[in-house]
Amino acid sequence: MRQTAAMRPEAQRAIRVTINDLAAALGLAKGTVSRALNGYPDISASTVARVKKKAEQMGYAPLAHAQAIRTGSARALALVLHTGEPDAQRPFLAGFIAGITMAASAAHWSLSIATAGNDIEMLETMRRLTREGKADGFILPRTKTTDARIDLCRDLEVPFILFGRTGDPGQCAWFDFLGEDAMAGAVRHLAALGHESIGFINGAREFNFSRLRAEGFAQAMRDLGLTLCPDHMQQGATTPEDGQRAAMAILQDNAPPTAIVCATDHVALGVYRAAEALGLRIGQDLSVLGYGGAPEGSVARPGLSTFEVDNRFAGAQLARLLIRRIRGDAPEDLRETAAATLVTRGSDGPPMRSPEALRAIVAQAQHDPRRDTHARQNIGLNT
Amino acid sequence: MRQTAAMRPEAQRAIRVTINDLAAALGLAKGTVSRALNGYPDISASTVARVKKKAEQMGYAPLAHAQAIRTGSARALALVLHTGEPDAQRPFLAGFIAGITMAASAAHWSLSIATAGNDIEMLETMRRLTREGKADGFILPRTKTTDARIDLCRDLEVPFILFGRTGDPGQCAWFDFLGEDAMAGAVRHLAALGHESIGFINGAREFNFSRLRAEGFAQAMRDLGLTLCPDHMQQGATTPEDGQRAAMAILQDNAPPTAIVCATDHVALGVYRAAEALGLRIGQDLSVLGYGGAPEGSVARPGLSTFEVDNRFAGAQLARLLIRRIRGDAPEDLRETAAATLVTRGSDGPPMRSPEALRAIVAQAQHDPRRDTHARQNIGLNT
DNA sequence: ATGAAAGCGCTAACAG
DNA sequence: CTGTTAGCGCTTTCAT
Repeated sequence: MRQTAAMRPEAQRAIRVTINDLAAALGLAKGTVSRALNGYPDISASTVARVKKKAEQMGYAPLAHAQAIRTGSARALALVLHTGEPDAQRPFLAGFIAGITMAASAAHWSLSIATAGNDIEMLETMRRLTREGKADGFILPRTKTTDARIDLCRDLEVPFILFGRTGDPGQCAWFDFLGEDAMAGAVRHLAALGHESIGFINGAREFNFSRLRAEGFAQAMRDLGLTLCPDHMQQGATTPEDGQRAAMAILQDNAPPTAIVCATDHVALGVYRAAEALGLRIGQDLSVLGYGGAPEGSVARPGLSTFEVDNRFAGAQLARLLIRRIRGDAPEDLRETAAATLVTRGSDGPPMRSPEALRAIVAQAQHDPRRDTHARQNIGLNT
Repeated sequence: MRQTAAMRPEAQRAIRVTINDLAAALGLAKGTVSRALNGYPDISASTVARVKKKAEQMGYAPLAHAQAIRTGSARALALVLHTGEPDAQRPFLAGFIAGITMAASAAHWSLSIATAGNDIEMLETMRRLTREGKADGFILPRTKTTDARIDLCRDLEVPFILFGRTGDPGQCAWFDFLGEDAMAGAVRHLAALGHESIGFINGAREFNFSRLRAEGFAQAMRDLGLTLCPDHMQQGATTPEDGQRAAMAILQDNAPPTAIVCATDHVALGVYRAAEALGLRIGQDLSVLGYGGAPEGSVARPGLSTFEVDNRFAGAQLARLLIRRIRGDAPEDLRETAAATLVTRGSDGPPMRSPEALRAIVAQAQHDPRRDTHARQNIGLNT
């Protein structure tokens, strides 16, 4: 004889309420109950109401796997994170995940997270999640210009959405912030303050956003009739250490720029350190503009004027778009953009030194490295 | 007639290889295949080998839901994060998640993540995940002294493991770093450097770790025969802003301490800002020791000497322990601890000023707030 | 040591 | 409109 929760109240009450129990309690067929709950149009409104009420009352919730096995969808998004990379994604993560899960759970979906140490592991993990049916679709952050994950998803015929555009403009669904507009805005902002010589430190080349941001920067410079000295441009910076090296190189030029724009915000911290080492005061001798997603008040870059992006919003949009893609009620080339907004926190200001004056300061600092008390006291500038 | 992948090679190859396909290809019953794959002892070694090889070759992986529906376990851990809280968990998250997923996937388990904006939502979400069968067990970070999540899990009869001890020492499985030992170590370290007057800024009271750390600090002070002036002790600091306020209060005492120990690392950043505002040099006029999980090189607190914890390791341990609990091959009171290790980065040093001298500096700074160039240049000290 | 068959909880044809 | 029936892919008795 079948065992149901109703039939053996002596057993632990943690036994699940099934659709059978619900149907029995209502005197309906379980098929009817199922359809009532899933909004099929062929069930009378009164029955639907009755079923829903009883379900609520009995605390019934369909078992996700049982649904999945029939429908083929587990209602689960998946996100596979890199662990090997420098900690660039650290501040980014919390808000991003919150955004995804909030949008997902609003649609009764869930998020499955995995990690991979390298690219091969990444693909293996994605393959495994797909095979095991744990993922109905993938959110792919940090899109690369040519991204193997895209090919894999196509091969596996599993839906995906990119956070960031890829190099190939082909049929891809994506969401992205307009980093190129932000970089152009940075240039315009600095130019409006009076800067004429502006440096640029770009991110790692493999990411497409680096290309876009560099283009945005260059385009704005051209539009404003400013020339970018090749010595004031650095590529491939990811960590603060990279940023420090890049800034050192730029600032030790014969005619250093009065402002530096950074394509990522970690890098800007390195610029701070370099400026410190060279005796330059941020916001006065040198203006610095960053770009990034760490929220207001983050300890990651206090005092740094940046173009802000809302990663929680990004996560939410990505989840929504991906769910639409999985359901099939959205085109393959679904795409959406959002803007970064400038938040001024004091690292920018009008130029106060001529290139010659800057050069003199730097030259002096190099000969007479500042080891005074104030320098020592600075956070993170003397590592 | 049944349709199998083998029977219609013309269909899209993305059709899953099922255990039926595998059994058919082997000329075995699917039950036999299942048992061979799951290590039942009643299958001949040769058959097991044959089945495994073929499975590999055909790319068969059991559908997680189909297994779940029979076995009752989805092989999924769950983690529900707070989004409402101050960003204290931000740097903590990436490594923690990586640890969990690595240990989980090594055991062929996965991690489902959800978020909740407040405590009620948290419990609702956990209830939902359990009901829907999406969670076989919960990892509960940031244990509170009395924690509603624990009661819920008990009520739902769903396994859980705590990251951190709870106030009630009852039957709970947990993993924790010995924050009390770290705080005691901080006191001993500073005492060894020559400090006799040491302040303490504690975290939010609702978290049990705050209680433990305060105890560890106080105990070590007693053991060393040092007295903690009540004015040098602050409670309930979570953010850098809290830390700044707390440090301001402590440092404006008539006889300021020569060192301050912080129960959390965000708080230490606030201490930096306060010291700056009061004209005190970190590592010289004032020693500061933090405690936290952000890894070496993090931008969150460069130059800050801290007791480090490895959140990736914590995540991995928690996942392993929870899986054992779910499987039932571990006692209810399974527990494990790890130590935090002191990493010196320059914010600590021998005391260089008498309390009187400190007081004089602070007094002067208060009358003549330093707005000099060096102060402006400091990162995050002038927000 | 293996095969046959039942059934987990659910959805989706198909009848009526 | 609702009931009946047949599985989804897998594990797990129970025979043999």
